[in-house]
Amino acid sequence: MSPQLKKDEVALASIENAKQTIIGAIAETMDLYGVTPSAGRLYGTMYIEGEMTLDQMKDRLGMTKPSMSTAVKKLRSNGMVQKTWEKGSRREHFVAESNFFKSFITFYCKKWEREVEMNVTAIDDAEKELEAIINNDQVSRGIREYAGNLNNQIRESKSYYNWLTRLIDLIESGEIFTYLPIEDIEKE
Amino acid sequence: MSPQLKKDEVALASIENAKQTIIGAIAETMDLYGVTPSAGRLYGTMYIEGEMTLDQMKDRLGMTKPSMSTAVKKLRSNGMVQKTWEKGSRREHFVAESNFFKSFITFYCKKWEREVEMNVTAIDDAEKELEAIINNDQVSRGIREYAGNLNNQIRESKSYYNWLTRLIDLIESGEIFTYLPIEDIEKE
DNA sequence: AAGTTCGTTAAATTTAAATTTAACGTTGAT
DNA sequence: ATCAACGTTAAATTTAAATTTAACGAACTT
Repeated sequence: MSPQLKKDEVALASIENAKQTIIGAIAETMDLYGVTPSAGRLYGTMYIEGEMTLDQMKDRLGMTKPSMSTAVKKLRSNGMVQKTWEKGSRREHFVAESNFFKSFITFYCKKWEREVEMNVTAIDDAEKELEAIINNDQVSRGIREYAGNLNNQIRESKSYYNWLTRLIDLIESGEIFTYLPIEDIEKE
Repeated sequence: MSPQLKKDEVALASIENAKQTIIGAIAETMDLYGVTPSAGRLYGTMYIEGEMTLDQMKDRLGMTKPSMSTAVKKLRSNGMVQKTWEKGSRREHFVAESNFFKSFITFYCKKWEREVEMNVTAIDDAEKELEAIINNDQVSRGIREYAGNLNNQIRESKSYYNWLTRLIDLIESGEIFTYLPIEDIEKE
């Protein structure tokens, strides 16, 4: 082998190593986004490699096609991967959302919305039930007081869910970026 | 049974039902905080019942003590539960963090800090490796260009991690509350 | 010091999640 | 129309996580 080819081969191995460093870090922090490590590795791979088909994924990760199919489904449901079309190809192509700001906004807002919705509904239901007891003078005083205390405790959390709702708005609307602008990172 | 006792019994059952509504909602949204549903149910229970011992937990949830012990450990590592001391009792008591703002801040900031730290480290490592190739004139031009493009792609995400770091500061310092004040929810 | 109580760790079991193999349905090509 | 290429779903298997049973060790009691 010529010295040139040898150098190139070493360089390519080094590039692959750098890629795996990035992919590994992404995969490791992906549990935050509620996906399994292997779905995280897939996302990282697509982020680095760009557009891919299911067959390319299975080759790159050494897994089966059905498992790629389900992992992509999960990542798509989180808005982290999108389907693209490639003219002239019958295969479906998928591409990782490469704008981390978008992923952040979509992911957390969706989750927080669910949190607010579930808990506020539960609070309202519980309040109704407790107030029926509080206002029922056929129930012993001690029990009515207990219901009252519980009701107050539960009601306190409402200001948190109200705040979280406004946080979602702030982030979803992009207004957050007026308080916290995106800074360019210049080459040092 | 006297009519009075009967009414009270019904009221108590209704209170328990209201509690379970709240506990269920908390447990269901707890996956956001990376804990299992049963750890979520435990947190919800402690939130509603206040200070508890391991034995009280196991009785209330119908599980074993070791599993309460490990669940508490997990919740403590997230800052969602704290140990308290009860004078005159040898048993350890635990109490759920009832300030949701505090939980939010502690939890997300910790997670995001880990995300930033892991990825920035990986990016710096990968950058170093890629720059060695880019600056090595013994490597073919095409490969060096490829390394350059990859390096640029990777570098772009730095502004996201920079922004996330500033978001953490904004929240950890409490400055977020000047932009997004906590509103009192008054009784309607 | 022997006996208890309490909490944790370790091993064993159960339960649930992830992955693969196999089979199906659809679409486009010949 | 038949065949091959794709992607998905279903069942079977493997792997990992959660839970329990069992055993240990520290701290207090008598």
